[in-house]
Amino acid sequence: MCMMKPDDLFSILSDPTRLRVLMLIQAEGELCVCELTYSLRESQPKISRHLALMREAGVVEARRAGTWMHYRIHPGLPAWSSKIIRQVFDQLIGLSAFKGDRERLQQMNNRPENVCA
Amino acid sequence: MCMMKPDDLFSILSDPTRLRVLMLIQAEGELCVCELTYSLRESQPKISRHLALMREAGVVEARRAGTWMHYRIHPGLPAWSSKIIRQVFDQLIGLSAFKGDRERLQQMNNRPENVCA
DNA sequence: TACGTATATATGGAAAGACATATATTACTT
DNA sequence: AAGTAATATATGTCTTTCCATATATACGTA
Repeated sequence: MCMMKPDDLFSILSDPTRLRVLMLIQAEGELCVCELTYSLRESQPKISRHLALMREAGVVEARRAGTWMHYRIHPGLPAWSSKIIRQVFDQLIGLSAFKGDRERLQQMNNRPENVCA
Repeated sequence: MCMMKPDDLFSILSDPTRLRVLMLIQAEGELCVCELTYSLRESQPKISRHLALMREAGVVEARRAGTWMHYRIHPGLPAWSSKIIRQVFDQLIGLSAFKGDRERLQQMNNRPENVCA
């Protein structure tokens, strides 16, 4: 299906917005566009474009639930890349740069239910 | 000294040549430009340019020994980034894409002594 | 059902900037 | 001078971002 090279994965991680998105998804399991837009305080088209890039690269997977599109780490990733993503998360979770995003997400009030259909 | 952001590290890793260089340096501890040029079969200016980028980013450090310039992972890297580099290496070492570089290095005959001065 | 409207997300097009590579040249060391 | 490495320049290609608009679903009303 998708033959991702290691440098392609790092291209995905090399943009601050994509990295924040991915770390937040890794923390939460699954998030929709509106949650990401809210938590990162970035424009909807910007978030959507970066998600499209990550989806085309096979790093994330999208699931529609009504109006909302939920994104998660692609479960079919090769072992080396999902491990790298987890290990990167473990190293970066402590950095203050990503703390604000997680805090804003917790404070969001109109979050859609992300229970699976 | 150097305030590298996570995405800056991944920008470094996002180029195939730089990734091969870094993985080979991580495997060997220290390598000079001619060893990298030989192992990767890439032009000297190309290798040199990428090394300069990595040096400016603070990811590698250069040491002159006579005519040769030896490069190694910068020992002053923040913990999160040196750990990520090591973990990336652990995941990628098995991939065939990097095997050829290591093999060619072993077969190189005129390698300069990389004993420290 | 059909219609209109609101919300959520995706995409087209364009401008600006960053990046990678090749060739040619220069600098440094012995 | 010979060997090694760094830099300058030009060029082509990607990338990021913005604005505007398109699409998809949901909801209400008739």
